[in-house]
Amino acid sequence: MTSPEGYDKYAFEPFAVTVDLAVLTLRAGTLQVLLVERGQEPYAGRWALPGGFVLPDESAEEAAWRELAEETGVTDGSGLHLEQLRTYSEPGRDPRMRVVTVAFAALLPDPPVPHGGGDAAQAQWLRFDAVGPLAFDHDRILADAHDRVGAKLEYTCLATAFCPPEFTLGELQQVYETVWGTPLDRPNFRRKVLATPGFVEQVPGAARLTGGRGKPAALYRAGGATALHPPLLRPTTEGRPR
Amino acid sequence: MTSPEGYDKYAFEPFAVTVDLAVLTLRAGTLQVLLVERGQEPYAGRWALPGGFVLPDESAEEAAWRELAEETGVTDGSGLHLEQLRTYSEPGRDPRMRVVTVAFAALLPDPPVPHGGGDAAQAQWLRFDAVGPLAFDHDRILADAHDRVGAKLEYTCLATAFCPPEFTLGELQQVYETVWGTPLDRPNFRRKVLATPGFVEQVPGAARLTGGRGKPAALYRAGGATALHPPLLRPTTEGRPR
DNA sequence: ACAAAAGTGTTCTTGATACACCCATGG
DNA sequence: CCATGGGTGTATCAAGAACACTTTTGT
Repeated sequence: MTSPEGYDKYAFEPFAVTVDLAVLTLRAGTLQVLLVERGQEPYAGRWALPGGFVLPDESAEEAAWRELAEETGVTDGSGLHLEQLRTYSEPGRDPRMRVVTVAFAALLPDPPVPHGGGDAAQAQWLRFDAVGPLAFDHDRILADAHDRVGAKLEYTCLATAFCPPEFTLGELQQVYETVWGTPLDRPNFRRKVLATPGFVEQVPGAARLTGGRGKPAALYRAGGATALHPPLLRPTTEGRPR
Repeated sequence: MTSPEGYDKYAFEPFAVTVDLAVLTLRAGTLQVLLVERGQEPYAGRWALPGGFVLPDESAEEAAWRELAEETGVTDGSGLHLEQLRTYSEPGRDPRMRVVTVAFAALLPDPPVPHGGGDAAQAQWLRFDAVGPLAFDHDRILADAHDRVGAKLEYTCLATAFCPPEFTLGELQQVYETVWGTPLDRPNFRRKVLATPGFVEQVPGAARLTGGRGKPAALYRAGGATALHPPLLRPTTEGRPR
């Protein structure tokens, strides 16, 4: 231990511990992020990731769920995906004081209440590719969230977290194409998904029209599986970093 | 923000922020962990992961490097792998006060100084499969570190972090076999590694005897690549969790 | 009839698997 | 000359990529 004299609660300048959320969804065929506009300095007027303090009696995970509910209005977390990304702790990341933030990525299906004002600023959905410079180090957090989600689509069943309870394979494919930014071959995607036991299960008689025209598509639900074996690798962009 | 009145440094019970390190190495064909014996309550006499406070002017990463140097005596971090795992923040994880810890995994090649006492307790290498119940939630942190490392061997060049600067393909294969706990086919492993550009590069004329007997093995260095495409998947343990 | 979207089938190529076999060294 | 570990070759099989083609709907 660095502090041989033991734990003195006030031995150090206090650290604030917060959570920041990269809440992602797919709307109108684009990847969108939930952002709040800052009302005060620093970074007044800039967009920022929603977040807040971890309260004395809760874990970072509990704080993240709470913030997610406050910001989006979701009440029932089932089917929702919330995952810890990493912790950002550079001393200068908030000019006011030492703030260590535990970042989370949250994935929601399409219309998760456009924006519900839990407190302070109003939350808004913005297109992922059109977010200007964000407050603090939130650009980096958001980029890390995107990287992580893109990578996890390859070897987990995470994509269903972007879909409503019942979805078509075309919609599932759009998740991959939108997050990765590459088109996929429909027949091969279909086979791959159906060949993975527990990825999706068909809703017996159901079908739905998608683009207005065209053959109605069969509906599927997320299956019980979480991992994908073998993985669904994205088209060979050689030397992709992790 | 949960605190509309702004940032008051002392608005909350202070959080302590620490780092904990799961330092792994391969010695004598087994996976080993660096642990320290606790001298005081709580968990006096128990083994624990090395760690310590994040100081007011350093990031968690800097604190982790500092602790690693103090605990192992390594001075030159080049070639060493240190990676943030995740943050553990359950309110009750330390009975004395609220401690949020950022956990790291560190990978070292074989003999990184058996144990150098930076401070407090003496550090010791213990076999990974023989660690009894650790202090705090360190069992879980260590298990998470093992999972993460095992998974990253599949799709990154991480394995070389366990090897000295020059190593044989047999040694590299042992890394995989020891961490995964499964034997691999030597010819196929060899081809796979050599077919991945930038994974390893041969040291021109060099060769070394390994088991005393047998043909001397060619030596390799870690290449510049970090990702593995396509991945080197471990033998199909169906439905492996992530 | 045509466009659009779902769904099926087929071929070709690549990579993984499971071996058999040869090479160099120490005892 | 045999055991031991490094290194090569090869046949077989499963998975991925590419693309032609059929089906069902709306206009």
